[in-house]
Amino acid sequence: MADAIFDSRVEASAARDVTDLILQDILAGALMPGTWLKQVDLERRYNCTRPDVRRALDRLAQKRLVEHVPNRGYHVYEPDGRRAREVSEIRVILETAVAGTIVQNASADDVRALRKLAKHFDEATLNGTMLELYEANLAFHRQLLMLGGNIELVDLVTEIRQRTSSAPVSQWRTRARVEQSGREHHMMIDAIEHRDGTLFAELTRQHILQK
Amino acid sequence: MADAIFDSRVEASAARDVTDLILQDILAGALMPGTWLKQVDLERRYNCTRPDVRRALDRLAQKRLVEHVPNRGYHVYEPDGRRAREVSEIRVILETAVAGTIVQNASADDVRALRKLAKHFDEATLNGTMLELYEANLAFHRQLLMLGGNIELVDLVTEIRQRTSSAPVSQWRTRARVEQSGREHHMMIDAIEHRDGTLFAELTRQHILQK
DNA sequence: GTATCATAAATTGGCGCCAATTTTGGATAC
DNA sequence: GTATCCAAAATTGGCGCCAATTTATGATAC
Repeated sequence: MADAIFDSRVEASAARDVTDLILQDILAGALMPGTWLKQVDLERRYNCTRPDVRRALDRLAQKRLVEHVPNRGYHVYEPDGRRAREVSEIRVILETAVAGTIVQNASADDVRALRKLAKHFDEATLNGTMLELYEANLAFHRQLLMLGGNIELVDLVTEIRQRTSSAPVSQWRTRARVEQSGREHHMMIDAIEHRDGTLFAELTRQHILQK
Repeated sequence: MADAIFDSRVEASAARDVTDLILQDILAGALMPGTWLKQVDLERRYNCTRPDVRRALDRLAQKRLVEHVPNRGYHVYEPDGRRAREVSEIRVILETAVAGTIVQNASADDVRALRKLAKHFDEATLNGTMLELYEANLAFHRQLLMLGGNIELVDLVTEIRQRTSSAPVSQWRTRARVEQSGREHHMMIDAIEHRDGTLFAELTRQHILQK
């Protein structure tokens, strides 16, 4: 009864941070929006202590991935259309702003590295979990932004990405859309190879807004 | 001995969040970079319990305002030149990106409100604490960004502002520089009144980079 | 006089209990 | 049959103790 919302137990080492584990489960869709995260359940599922759980929940609440209701507990945020739109807008601003620098800085090695990560994403599309797909996508975009030369910006975009990912379903609604994303990655790399900053920026914009 | 680093005790209600109190003291310069934040001291200074202190320290560590060294404790981050530069760059990107929208959206009432906040900042320049100055400045920039229509962006900028503020001294080195900031605020408002988006964006850029 | 080591003090950090609040379930009245 | 109220179970959340580690202190040897 207590484990009702968890069907698959994972043998997790207490060493690895609980916050990341819960985060991953939210991103992967294992913990649906609206779900109440009961402390006893989390304690058992991630094989950790009560303070560990509470620290993790507090961190996730700070990141606004879960909401804390006093004396009621923590629950996964419902997807917020406005917020998702605004975060996308911010991503467009930040990622297109460094598009020029990226195109300038990218060496042949960088392009090869990007190609490899894009392929990883494609493979995850075929036979991978939702989480693997998410992480492959993240790795590609991080590597891309890294060429912008602003490390803080890389971390910032990585961070705000998580803010709307409480709705992984609405993000990648269909398999067709995911495959389209994969193709867009390669188109973006092509634009970098041809040193076409304007095209790369426009592709980035469309890729984020998914139009 | 235990209260060595704190010369002025403040009678703080336990209700108000300890995290904000510590944050304010760091921003105001009361807690200098490098200072080790001993849990017993904080406990006494903010008149709160041990778990309160630890939660606050964990949150500040997440925000990268303090660093956590296992079995050693938490200390205020040393100012990081590279990071400060990168954060400024990000702020320029974000705030100039919505400059056009701000100029378009600003009504006569909005301009009046901005003028009032700019005056508040000027007053704080004359006779106000470092913290009051910081908050007056923050209020002005928040009101400004609000006109951009992207609430998430307002919160994001407010958040990343805190990331480099562990060196409040290096930010506003001289009184002359602070007074210059006050004048720039009014120049920015003037640009908005004249609906000159390009000028407003450029003023914003210079204001952030402080050149 | 200085370096080294052992011992004591201080500090962090893990863990668990118990009170306060909320939710659930059932009994009773209408 | 339905609504209301009361009691029991469950859940959150505040608080403090104690072990592990680190730092400071002082004694001893060279």
